[in-house]
Amino acid sequence: MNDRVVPEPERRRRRPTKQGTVLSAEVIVSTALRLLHQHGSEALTVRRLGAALGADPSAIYRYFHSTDDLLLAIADELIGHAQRDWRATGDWQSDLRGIGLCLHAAYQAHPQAALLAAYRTTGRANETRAVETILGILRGAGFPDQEAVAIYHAFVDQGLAFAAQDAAAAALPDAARAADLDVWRRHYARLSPETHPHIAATARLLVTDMRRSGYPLALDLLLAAAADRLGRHLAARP
Amino acid sequence: MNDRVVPEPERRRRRPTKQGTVLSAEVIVSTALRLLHQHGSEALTVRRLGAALGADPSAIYRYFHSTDDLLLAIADELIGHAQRDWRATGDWQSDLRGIGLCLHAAYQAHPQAALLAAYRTTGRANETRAVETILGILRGAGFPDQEAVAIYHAFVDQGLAFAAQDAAAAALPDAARAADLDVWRRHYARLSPETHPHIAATARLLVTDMRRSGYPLALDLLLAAAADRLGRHLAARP
DNA sequence: CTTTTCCGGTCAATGGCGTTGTCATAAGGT
DNA sequence: ACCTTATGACAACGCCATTGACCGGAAAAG
Repeated sequence: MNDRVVPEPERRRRRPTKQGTVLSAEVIVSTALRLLHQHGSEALTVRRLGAALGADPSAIYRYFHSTDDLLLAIADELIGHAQRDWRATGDWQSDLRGIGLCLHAAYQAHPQAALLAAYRTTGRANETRAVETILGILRGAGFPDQEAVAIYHAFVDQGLAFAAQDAAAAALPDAARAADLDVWRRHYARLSPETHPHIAATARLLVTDMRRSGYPLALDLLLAAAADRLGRHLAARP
Repeated sequence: MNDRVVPEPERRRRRPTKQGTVLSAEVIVSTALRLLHQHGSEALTVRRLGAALGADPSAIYRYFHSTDDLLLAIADELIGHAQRDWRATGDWQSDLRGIGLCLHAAYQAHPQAALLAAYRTTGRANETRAVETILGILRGAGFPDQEAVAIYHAFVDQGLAFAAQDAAAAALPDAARAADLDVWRRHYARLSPETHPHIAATARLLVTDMRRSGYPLALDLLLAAAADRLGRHLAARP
């Protein structure tokens, strides 16, 4: 049912729902984010979303073609959140680091939504703006186009992949999350040096290190290697 | 319904199903993997699995407490697959590259199961063996313990995060996956150079590059930066 | 101010899903 | 050969997303 959805800017007649609320794509997306945040990812069903909005579930299809369409809107909203907190500094490395960390932080703020959204390409406004910004930073730094695109790809995919990974951990039920962390203390930290010398030698370090996200270091390594490549490009073609 | 499931080693009576097949946990897991592989992620439902087995759907619950229990069994099977294809070469960089790519490939072969496996710390035999191997490679290369653990963490998380990311993309319903890829051709490749100069300048490169996984480059960048750090460590303390 | 249009919320129904309570029967130990 | 019980089959429950028909009322036209 394509013709069911009227594009947002052309909407004119807003009729209050039976229970009094006035719907809009924006209201639906933010309510969905609230549902995900409060009750976990199983909570996001059309029926529950309808109930939370005080509307019939099918009313949502007046604003989104399908639940997948809604999901893409949620994904773009998250990207928008990430961009709100970021400012350019002029230095390409710290700019990219800032973008990566902002993205990661925005996704951590809504782990359940991040899990569903991090894997999608929306092509919507916020995503498009982010792509343009990042490509601009890389090309401005002097990366040739092909290299800029390759680094862009690695940078963005890595950021999204870690965001989803850490979101998944955060979104686990409390018991499961605690149990997974405990594996490092209860299992790995007790292995014998005879059978597992390398684990035994580094057990204490592992226990503390694995509590944190691996993203900051992975990001810094990526940026350092990219800088190295840039240096060689600039040396070759001055 | 816990008491419904009898642990596999204690099973004695194997009754053939109405259509003649004899069930077992192993048969169910491999049939599920085949279903996933042949017909995509929507194909794995208890009902379809029952049909594929020539059994009533509810018979599956004699072997697994729930579909999640079944999926964990599938995931466990996958971890074994991941380690079968790798051999040590003696060079730490190509060893790690090989492990990363093998992991990625094994997960890509069964994306739907990979999505569930990538986020968990099991502490079981196969995982433990992998941790020991990777730490051994890093410490053998000369990384000091703290650095070895940090690099280990970044390397493994990166590999798992990308495995899950690319698995998620592959596990999307066909329509959604095609739509996401098309966004690069239909949306980004048509943006005006006036409003989006950097995207417009690199549109052709983006369209081709974004079809592939960003992991190989991200992995190489991580390894290159790690090698650089190692060089500085060895120079400082010969 | 009245009339017409048609957006957009509601209702009811469809076909799918995971899961479970109950029953019947064949396999295995005795 | 008998008895127990494991295990497969059946039917039902309550979810789910999605859709077509309906119609009230707000906006637009006169």
